[in-house]
Amino acid sequence: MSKPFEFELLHVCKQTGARRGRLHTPHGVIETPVYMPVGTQASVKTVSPEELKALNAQIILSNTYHLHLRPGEQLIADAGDLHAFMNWDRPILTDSGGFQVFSLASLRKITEQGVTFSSHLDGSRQFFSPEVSVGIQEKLGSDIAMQFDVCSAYPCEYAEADKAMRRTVRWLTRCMDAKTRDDQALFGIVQGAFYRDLRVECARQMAALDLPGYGIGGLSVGEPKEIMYDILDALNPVMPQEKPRYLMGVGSPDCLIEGVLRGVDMFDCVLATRVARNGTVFTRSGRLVIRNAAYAREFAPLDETCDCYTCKNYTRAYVRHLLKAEEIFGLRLCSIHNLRFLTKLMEDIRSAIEQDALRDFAEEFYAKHGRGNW
RNA sequence: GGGUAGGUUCCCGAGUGGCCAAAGGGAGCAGACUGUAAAUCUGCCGUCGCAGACUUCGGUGGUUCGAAUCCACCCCUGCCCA
Repeated sequence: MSKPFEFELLHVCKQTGARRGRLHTPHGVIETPVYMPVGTQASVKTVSPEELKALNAQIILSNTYHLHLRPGEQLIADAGDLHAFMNWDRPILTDSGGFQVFSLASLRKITEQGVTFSSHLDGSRQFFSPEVSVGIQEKLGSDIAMQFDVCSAYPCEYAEADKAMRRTVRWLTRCMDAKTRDDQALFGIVQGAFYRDLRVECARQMAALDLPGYGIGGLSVGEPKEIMYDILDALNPVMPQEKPRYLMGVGSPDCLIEGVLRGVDMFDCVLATRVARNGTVFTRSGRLVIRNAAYAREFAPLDETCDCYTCKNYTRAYVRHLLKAEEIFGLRLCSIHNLRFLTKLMEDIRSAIEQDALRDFAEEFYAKHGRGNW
């Protein structure tokens, strides 16, 4: 019998070493490299599952911490599972709550046992640990569960990064011990902040645990892109070749390309949808703040070359009007467009890898879209 | 015609002698956003500018060291009465 989470490495780009793969899950196959839209609270903000399918989203991410607080994992389990609850029958990856250890830093306290949070919703005391996180994720029934980790900030002292990395490794083994379901994959998360040696050591230790996939966490937390790329360069040769690598929380179109060039297979990021709700869209000429006055009378699509629902049916002038008038439809149109921009980008990246031409693709992309414009 | 309440910077609206280029909203303009405490947040918003200077609070003329604020007259608007 084939393993439920088999990862096939289909091809490696001869020009760049970038990877073209296929990840099997209980809810279907994921062609990699892949970008995963983020639906923190069991919803990709403003976009329906049907619309996500139409723009070729293969898998989405949701969040353990947020769903635990509301509506609670038991309610979701009673609905069947997260797929049934939100009417999404494709794969789901759940983040463990580890990122909230970072983003809700002012509301939490970390010990070896776990993390105590003050709920951002009502202030109530919440305890998260590797065991708690795995338990919740199993109830949610996601296809891929992430380990509960310690994500450090930028900048970060070596000693602190070292401590967070080692704790993350210990917590990974606790997650593995707590795990009871075979139909859910558990990914470790490589930490180590911005120290190559810590990152490499972490990756080696985790590789030895033979997990079905590995996240790379703690990047894109405010550091210059070159620093992130440097860490990815360090990790590329030491991450297991036969396992998917997931760069967490990235990113922008340029970071997706640069990540794939450095051996990354999976990405997720709120940028596309958040920026969309705030009036910015991705286009062939880079990021465009479409709510700006300059576009008030442009009766052309957001991006002439885009095949998304928004670009096929609506103009910049109309989208800008909706945003200025605070019409919800405007947020939806921008979100759909930005998501499609990224899923299309990944489609193009996949085919460039198959043709051993990802370097050419990247150069062409930067020539067309600009390099530092994202 | 009589009475009454008012006219403030794009709009609404505070301010009733100096701490006022004038509170607070709104609108407008711009920027930020990368495992979502985000349909959020930040900045600008009379003119020129580094400091600083200059012109504004219906109009005109006064009082005062000093007026958006006090006085006189005029213009305009809402409401009530004839």
